[in-house]
Amino acid sequence: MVGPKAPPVDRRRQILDAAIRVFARQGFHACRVSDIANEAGVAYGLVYHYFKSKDQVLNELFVERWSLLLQAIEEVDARPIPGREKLDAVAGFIIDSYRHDPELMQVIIVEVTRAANSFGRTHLPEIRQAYELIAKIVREAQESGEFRADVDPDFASMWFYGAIEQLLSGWVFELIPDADADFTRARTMVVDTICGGLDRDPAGEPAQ
Amino acid sequence: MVGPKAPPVDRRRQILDAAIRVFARQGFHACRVSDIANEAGVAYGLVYHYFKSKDQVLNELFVERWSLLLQAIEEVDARPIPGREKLDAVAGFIIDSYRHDPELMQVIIVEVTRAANSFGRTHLPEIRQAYELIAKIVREAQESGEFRADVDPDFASMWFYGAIEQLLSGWVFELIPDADADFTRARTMVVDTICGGLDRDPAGEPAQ
Amino acid sequence: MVGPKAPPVDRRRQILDAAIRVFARQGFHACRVSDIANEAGVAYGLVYHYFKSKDQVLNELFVERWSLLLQAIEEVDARPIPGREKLDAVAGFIIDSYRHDPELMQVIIVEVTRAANSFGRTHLPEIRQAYELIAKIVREAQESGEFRADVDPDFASMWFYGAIEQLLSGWVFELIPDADADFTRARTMVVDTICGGLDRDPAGEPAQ
Amino acid sequence: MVGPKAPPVDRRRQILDAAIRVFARQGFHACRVSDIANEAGVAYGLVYHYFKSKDQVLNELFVERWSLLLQAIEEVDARPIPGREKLDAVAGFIIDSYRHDPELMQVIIVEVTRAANSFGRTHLPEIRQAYELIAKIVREAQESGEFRADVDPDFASMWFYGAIEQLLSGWVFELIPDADADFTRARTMVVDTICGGLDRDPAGEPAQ
DNA sequence: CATGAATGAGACTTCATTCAT
DNA sequence: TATGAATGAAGTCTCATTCAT
Repeated sequence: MVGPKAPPVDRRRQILDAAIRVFARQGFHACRVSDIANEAGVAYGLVYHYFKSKDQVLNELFVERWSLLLQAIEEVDARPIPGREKLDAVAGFIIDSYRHDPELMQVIIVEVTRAANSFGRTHLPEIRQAYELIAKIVREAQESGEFRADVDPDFASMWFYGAIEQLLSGWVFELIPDADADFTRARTMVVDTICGGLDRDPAGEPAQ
Repeated sequence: MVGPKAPPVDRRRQILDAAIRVFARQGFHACRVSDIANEAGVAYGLVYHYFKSKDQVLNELFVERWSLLLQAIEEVDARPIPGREKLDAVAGFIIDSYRHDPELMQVIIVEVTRAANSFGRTHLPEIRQAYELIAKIVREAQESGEFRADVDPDFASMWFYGAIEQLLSGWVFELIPDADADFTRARTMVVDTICGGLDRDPAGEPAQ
Repeated sequence: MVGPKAPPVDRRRQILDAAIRVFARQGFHACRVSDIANEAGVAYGLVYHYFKSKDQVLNELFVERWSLLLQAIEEVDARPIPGREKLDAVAGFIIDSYRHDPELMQVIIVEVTRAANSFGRTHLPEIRQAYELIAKIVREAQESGEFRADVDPDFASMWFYGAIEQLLSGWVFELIPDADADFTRARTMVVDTICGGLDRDPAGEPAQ
Repeated sequence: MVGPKAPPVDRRRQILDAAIRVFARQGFHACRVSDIANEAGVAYGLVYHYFKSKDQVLNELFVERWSLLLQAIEEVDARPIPGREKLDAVAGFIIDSYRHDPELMQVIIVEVTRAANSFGRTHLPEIRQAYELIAKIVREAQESGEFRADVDPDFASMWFYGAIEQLLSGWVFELIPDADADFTRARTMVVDTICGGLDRDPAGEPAQ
């Protein structure tokens, strides 16, 4: 009787993971396909066995991760909690993503989300989806009277997301400290800052 | 009577202006030097007569414009007005820059400010300077009791700038409308939103 | 029955050999990398697969051959024979090299050894080594009393090598005949000429 | 009364002299026409006012100097002196040329005489002329019984000239010392060495 | 599945030369 | 004479992708 073969190494995953490291280190454009292969410890052409092109590797990484984000936002939005807590959960999700996998998030942001002229353009629809989901959270909170109504939810969404993305960029490029404590602080502060202004309640307890 | 000679065409400027259009249209990496030359209506090699490399053309555009921004922020900070009005003036300056020269601002943001892996890296010091100047405005307003003190000025600066940059990105990629009225609205809203949260005054009159 | 696989073509060698022909025919500067590729019957980029640059191709050719020369001189010097016979053997080695591979030797001499402003400069150390090995032969023959002592060995070496190089140049540029018989004659004559003067000829009034 | 205008600066000469320095310093191929113009302190295009091309500048320098050499050899050959003294005079002329104008001689040798693939090819006829004049000196000395007859005068000429050129190369590339005393020594030694062997040395056993 | 040799289009940059002033 | 802006051909090198084994 022949036992089942040991599960074969997941080459595909191996290459994707290597790509994350290489993209984070050298940038998508500055790295060669061979760099990815070397990092993964596989032969040149194998990358093309699993992926159609260099672009597709990055696409895959982005889509894989971004769909998690979209899912998370939707899930958060479905909860019966105030808008402010929803935004806090979203910020938490993004910041934790960075905390747990800074290289992947760096790649997502630097090479796709902020690379408007190349991949950003391609993935604009998915990126826009995130904005819209956030805008929806804001709009609902406005309708429920929790948030003030004189700020366009689409703009607000942009600011909220922009603030968080800038935060991550700041960490990536070491413009601001990223000790472990900073992650929690940042999350609290960004929501406080944005919502302090979004809250309709003037007498609100923005921070403290 | 012989009139004064017509001022010679400023080829350098001519090439820079053409580069703005080409970079905005095709992106820095996707365009060739010959595209710039063609757009400017000059010969290939003339670009290299005035600039050392394709890179230097973009650098020149960025530095030229960014120094204006830094200057503007400093000038604003020197005025004897509340922090909130300072931020409003800064937001106004950036948004007006976009309004008057959207192609140049698109290039600055897309190709430099957000292109952290290429030019952004090179110009990090200058970019950081802007953050620091904004942080200074926030810090002073905190010290004067105008802004609440529990938000780190460096983070706040990042959010403020990030929100505005995201706004411009939204316009560039047509995620949000950019009719003329929107510029003014956006300016008011972004400052309201950010400051509503930064204001110490809980009873404050955030908007209207 | 399955025969053994034919040994794979040595592309690297194939390119090097093509380069010899092209460099000899057109000169290093006047030829393009594509000329080499065409001559070798391979694709453009393959040259860059095996060599870092056009320069490196020439370097490789030079080093490969020059090390043989250095080795040969050292080997000759180790033999227990008179200095005159050593020089004869060295001259013989160089002339035979030309006889058997005139194109390669032409490249070595024209593009490196005599191209003092480009590759000659780079390979000065190796070239100097040859001079020094020859000077050593002369010095030892002087010390043993075989050669007269009033000629500086370093100068003598230069003359000996210079005479031979000029000879090869003469052949390359068809200033002198290079029928098969001439090779042997030339070898005898050059050694006779140089050594007739270096020999401590008793009756001679060389430097009176 | 208007005095005669001061003789205008000889721009042509000025450019030629600058070219010598630049060619010697950077090499013909590695320098740009603008380098010559800068060194001469004149405008870019003026070089083209006086010379048809960059090549022609070097040609001019070569021809100017080489004709002096040919003239000198002819003049020496006409003197009623032994062949050995003629060769000594020729060696003296060349070495003195280097002593008095090392940069020019370096250019002549490095960029023309030894650059067989570019300018050497063009000037082969003139270069060959020098060889032939020297060969003539040797042939006459053989016919008069001063030199032994078993060495081909054409080959001997090549060796004589080759030895001297190698000497100058040695100085140019600092392979051998070139203090002032060395010039005289070298001249004596090279003639001694070559003629010691060319002399019909009675006791010599030239080719046994 | 795996390898890495082979392909070739395409971009930047250089610089000799021309030309209008 | 003198200037230096303007021209554009030409060449090196890179690297994503293909393919034979």
